[in-house]
Amino acid sequence: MAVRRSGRAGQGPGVAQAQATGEAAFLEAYDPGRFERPSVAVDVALLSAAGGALHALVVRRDEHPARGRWALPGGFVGLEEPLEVAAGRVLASKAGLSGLFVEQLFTFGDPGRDPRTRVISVAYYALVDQARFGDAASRAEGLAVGRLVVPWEGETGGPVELRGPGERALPLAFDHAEILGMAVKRLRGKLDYAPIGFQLLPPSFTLLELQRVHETISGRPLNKDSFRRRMLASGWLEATGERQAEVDHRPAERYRFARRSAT
Amino acid sequence: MAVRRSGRAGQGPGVAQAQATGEAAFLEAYDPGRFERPSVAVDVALLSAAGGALHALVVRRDEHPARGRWALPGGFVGLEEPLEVAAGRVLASKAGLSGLFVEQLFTFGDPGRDPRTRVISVAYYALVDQARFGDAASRAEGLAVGRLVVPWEGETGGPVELRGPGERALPLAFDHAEILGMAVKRLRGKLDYAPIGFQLLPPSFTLLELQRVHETISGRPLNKDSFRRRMLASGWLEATGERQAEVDHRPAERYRFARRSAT
DNA sequence: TGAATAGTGTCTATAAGACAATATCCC
DNA sequence: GGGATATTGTCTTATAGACACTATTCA
Repeated sequence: MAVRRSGRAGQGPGVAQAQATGEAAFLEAYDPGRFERPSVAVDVALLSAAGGALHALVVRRDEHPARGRWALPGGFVGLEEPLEVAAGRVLASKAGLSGLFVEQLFTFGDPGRDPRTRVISVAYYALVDQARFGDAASRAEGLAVGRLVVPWEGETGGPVELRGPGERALPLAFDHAEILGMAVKRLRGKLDYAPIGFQLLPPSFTLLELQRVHETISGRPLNKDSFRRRMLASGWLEATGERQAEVDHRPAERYRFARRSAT
Repeated sequence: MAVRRSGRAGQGPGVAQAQATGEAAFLEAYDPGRFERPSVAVDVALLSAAGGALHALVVRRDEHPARGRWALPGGFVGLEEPLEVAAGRVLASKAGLSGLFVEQLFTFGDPGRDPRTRVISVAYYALVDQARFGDAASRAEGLAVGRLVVPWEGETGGPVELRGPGERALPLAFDHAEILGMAVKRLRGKLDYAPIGFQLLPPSFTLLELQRVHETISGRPLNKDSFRRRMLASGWLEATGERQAEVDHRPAERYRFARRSAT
C-alpha cells in the first residue's frame, strides 16, 4: 500500500481490534503521520554447512537487553536504503562478506519482541561456503559460530538451538531462534527445486560433497544413486573435467554450478 | 534484531553503501532514534476463484498519488499492533471479512515505491470462497473485483494484470501488480504441499470443483484420475455422505476439508 | 432411452530405491 | 594386490498419466 497523508486509510494506536461497523469512516479520516512510527531493522541469518550440520554466525550482545546473549547480525534500515541493501550492508560490516546469495525470509513484527520499543525486523538469510564462513567468524571479537540443532523433522518449523564449541549452548537474543528456524525450513523447502546447495560449496565440488550438503540441510540421509541421477538430470551441473587430487581412493570428477540463478 | 538505543549497530541516511573498513566502529556509536523512521503498512491481496480465473478485490484511489488507479486493501500498522492483526483489520474494514486464511507474503520496501515518503509494506494474501467474495465486493462504493491475467507460466513470477468487467483493464497503484504476482507464485508453490485449495471453496465441495480450483491456481489442466487419487490419498479430505443435488447427471459425493491446518 | 458426469479398474511410462559389477586411485 | 570410493548398469517398486468401462442421475 502507500502513505495516504491526504486522506485514506490508516491506523492509530488503540483501535487495533475495532469492529468493522462504522470503522471504515473513522479510518478514512485518519492521518498516520501524527503518530509515532515503528523502527525497521534487518536481521541476517548467515548460514554455512560443515561436519554434517548447519552453522550460523552470531554476535555477542554487550548491552541490555539480552546482554550476554547472541544475536544475528542486524541493523536499522536507512530511510533511503532498500531492504536488500541493508541486509548486504550488515553482512559486509559484521562479517566482511559480500556477493553472497541473500534472500528475504520473513518479517517479524510482534510488539513485544524487543522490550524497549516497537521494532519490525525484516529477516534475511544468506549462504556461504565453509572457507569464507570460517574467515568471517575469525574476523572480529564478539563473533561466534554455532551449530544448529533442529528439534523437528522435515518442514515442520519452529525455533532451533545453537551450540558453540564443546556443545556449549549459545543462548539467542529476542526471537532469533525463530528466525534461524524459519531459515532452515525455507532451505529445506527450496532444496529440491532451486539451486540452493551450491551456495554452500566452493566453485567446484564432487557429487558426494553436494550430497553431503543436501543431507545436512534436509536432516536425513539420501540415496546415492538417486541423488546422482537427479542432479545430473537437473541441468544445474557442469563437469569441469578436473578430478579430485590427493585422496586414497579413485578420485571423483569435479562439477561446477551451471546457472547463475538464485531462485 | 533489536533496537539498540544504548549503543549497538544501526544505520543512518547517507551511508547506505559504505565500505566495510572502518565502518563497524562508526556503526557501533550510531543512534537510530535520532533519525526519521519509515512508515510501515500492510497490504492484503484478497483472492478468490471463479470461472476458471483468480480474482482480486481492489479499492479505487480517489486522491493523489495514483489517483484513479486501483490499490489492494491496506493500511498503516499501529504502534502496538501485530502485523497479522493489522492485516485482519484491513480485511474487516475494507471488505467486511474475518476468519479467513491469511498468510504473510513478502515485504516490499523500495524507497521509491511511494512517491511521497518511505513506506515499507508487509504484504499478505488472503483466500475466500466465491460467495463471500462476491458479498464483500458489493459491500461499499469504490470497490472492484478484477480477474487476474498471469502472463507467465509455472512459478516464474512477475507482475500480473487485472481486468474488470468487460475486459476493461484496472490499472494498479504502486507496486501492487508485483504483490499480486507474488501471491499467485506463492499459491502455485504451495498448492501441492499444503491445503490451499480448500480455502477457496465453501465448506463442502465435490472433487471436480476442487480440481477446477487447482487448475485455476496452477494455470494448467490437470489429469482427473491422478488428481482424484492424490487428493483421496492426501488425508485432507473427508466424505460428508451427502451428494450433489439438482444436476442433470450422476451426482458427485461431497467432501469437506479434514484438517484445520493452514500451513 | 440418451446425455452427462461420477467413479473404478487396468495398462504404461517415469522416477526412485536397491544392488551388483567394474573402474581408478593410493598405499 | 588390497582398500576405498567412483561410476555404470540392471532390476524392482511406487506413482502419474492414459484409457476403457460401469454407475447414476435428470430430461
